[in-house]
Amino acid sequence: MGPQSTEVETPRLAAAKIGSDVGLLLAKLHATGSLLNNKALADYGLRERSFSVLTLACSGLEPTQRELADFLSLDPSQVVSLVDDLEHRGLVKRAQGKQDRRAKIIVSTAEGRRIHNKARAALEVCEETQLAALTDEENVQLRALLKKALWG
Amino acid sequence: MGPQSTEVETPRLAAAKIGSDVGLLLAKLHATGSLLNNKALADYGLRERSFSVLTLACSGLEPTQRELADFLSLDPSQVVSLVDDLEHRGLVKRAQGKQDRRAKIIVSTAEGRRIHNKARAALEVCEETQLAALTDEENVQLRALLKKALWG
DNA sequence: TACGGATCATTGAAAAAGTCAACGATTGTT
DNA sequence: AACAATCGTTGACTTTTTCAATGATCCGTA
Repeated sequence: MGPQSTEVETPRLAAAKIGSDVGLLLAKLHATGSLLNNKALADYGLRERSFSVLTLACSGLEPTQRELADFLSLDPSQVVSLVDDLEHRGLVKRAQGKQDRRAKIIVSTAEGRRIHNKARAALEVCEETQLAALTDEENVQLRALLKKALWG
Repeated sequence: MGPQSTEVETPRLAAAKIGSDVGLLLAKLHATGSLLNNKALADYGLRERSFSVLTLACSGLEPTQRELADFLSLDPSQVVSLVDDLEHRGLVKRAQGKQDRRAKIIVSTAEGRRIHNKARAALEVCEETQLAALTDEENVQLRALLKKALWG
């Protein structure tokens, strides 16, 4: 197993000044979250990233691979293999870009949307667990702050 | 580096439901933040992680490597090489655990504290940049929410 | 006290992820 | 028409992560 198990962790070190370092807080919450999310998504053959791609493919926004790379902070070549995988499993397909024939638009299949719905439900439970220490209002606040930090 | 440059990114896809997915928001903010942080720390021969280790070493808490691994969500073997590096450069040193002779306590050297002070100042500027879209109050709120989510 | 199981730091190997340059196809500009 | 730029793709390369094994040490129990 990796970094840390699911045991309760005594945060003796959290008292240090670094316990307020945004970079560290993000890294830590992201790490523990990924662990849980990937575990929850494993039942559907997905991981955090392939789930994200599938979600965007299901969104109706018809994203290009380049847009996926930018939005998900990935290298274009990483998007290639994520889409390859999802396409081989019949969950998404590549379509010709409409204004730009170099670009490829990623759209979901019916099966892709079916899997996505199930996976999304599992993830929601997962997020609730991860943010259990927060009230509903704080939960909303956190999302709002993260979004604002990212996109103003 | 890799993923995306420092250009402003048009978040056409942020409109999708996934734009509220906590996992993705954390991943994205963490990714862009790491990029900036590592760039800022490069002047001191540090990266996000070695900086974290150095910070804890400077904290006076006398952390063991195991505690560092738990707190930083790293595999123990990763802590070994981080400490190796810092120790070779004379910024920290390993000391015998006090109650437990298996454990090794990581403490900073004078030079380590000197570098750490400079690096910390650089990082603060960096974080301000990253969270420029937030007001001071929101900045504080965000830290508080992240800490609460992690440690209740 | 001595045994057995657990934990610590460390090593090294294997798997996964990230980085980067190059390519053909296509686009937009000059 | 020519040129540089962009898109997806490939392949090579580096870094990071993951994991099992090891010797030393600790702890509980017989």
